[in-house]
Amino acid sequence: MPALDKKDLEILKLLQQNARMTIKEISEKVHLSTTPVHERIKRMEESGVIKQYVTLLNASKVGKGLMVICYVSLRQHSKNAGEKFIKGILEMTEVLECLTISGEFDFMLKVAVADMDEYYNFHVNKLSNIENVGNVQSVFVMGVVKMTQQLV
Amino acid sequence: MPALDKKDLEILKLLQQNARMTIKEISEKVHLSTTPVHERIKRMEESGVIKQYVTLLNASKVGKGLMVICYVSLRQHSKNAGEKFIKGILEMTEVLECLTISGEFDFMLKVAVADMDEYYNFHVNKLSNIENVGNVQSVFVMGVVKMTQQLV
DNA sequence: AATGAAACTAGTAGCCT
DNA sequence: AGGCTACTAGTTTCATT
Repeated sequence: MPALDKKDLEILKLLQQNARMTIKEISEKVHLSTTPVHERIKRMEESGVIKQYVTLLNASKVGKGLMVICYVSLRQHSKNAGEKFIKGILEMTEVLECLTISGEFDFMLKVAVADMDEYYNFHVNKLSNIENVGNVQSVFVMGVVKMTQQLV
Repeated sequence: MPALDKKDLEILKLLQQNARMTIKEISEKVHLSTTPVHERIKRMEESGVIKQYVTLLNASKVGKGLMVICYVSLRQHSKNAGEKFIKGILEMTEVLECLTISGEFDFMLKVAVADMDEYYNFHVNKLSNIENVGNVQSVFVMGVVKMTQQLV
């Protein structure tokens, strides 16, 4: 995979802001014809630079008004215990993000639910039900100051 | 804004997974013609249910190999101090996310940088340089188990 | 590695049911 | 509110430079 040049980065910048921008519009903005823009995008998709095109929704308008950051430590740190936890997490649609982190806890989750009742149910009946889940700590998101994925 | 029906949710599910899916392809998958699909999408864009179409990149392939979660508390909690902090954060391209949270700290940031040198520079020369920034604690992301925005 | 044109495919709007 | 049709616009490939 060759390095990204200036035009590639310009194209990525535009696509990050609007994944549905047409190739024609991109080509006008970066001062190329449609052919090279089309080829560059295809190349970046194939090389994995472009991971996915996604649509962001307004969380509260689709009934996900509460966001919670949730720290989890496992009781055991065997390979098996970790794998079971990960398998459980991947199946839970409430969990948007799961990161392995340094420090006191093993995992950090970002959880999106409708309200506190639903979060309580998630905590008690789903998360704590996974084998080996030890300490769990919840931090509630009160406001979103910034939320972007714009890497370049 | 009328509530979302089953077809709307089906369309949103598809667009969340692939924002560049054509209206024609969506219409085939949800068993409608292009006209109502086009109208439903337009309506959901206008009502704000659909916030944005974005492209996700492979962070390490665009030179952002290190992700850090960073907790910040302010020394003062006046309206002015908070606004200055937010203004600074919005300008820093390294900061992908900034949430106001419950608990010991005021803000949680998600920061994407190339490497530890760049993070050190961000911490010392950018973040700590904002007036009123008090305690800062960094948690390093060692792995990504799950990372999605799929709300419905 | 880009251009321009040609062939194909999709988006959009009006009209009908 | 959804389908059909016709028109407009975008995508994709190819010959050419």
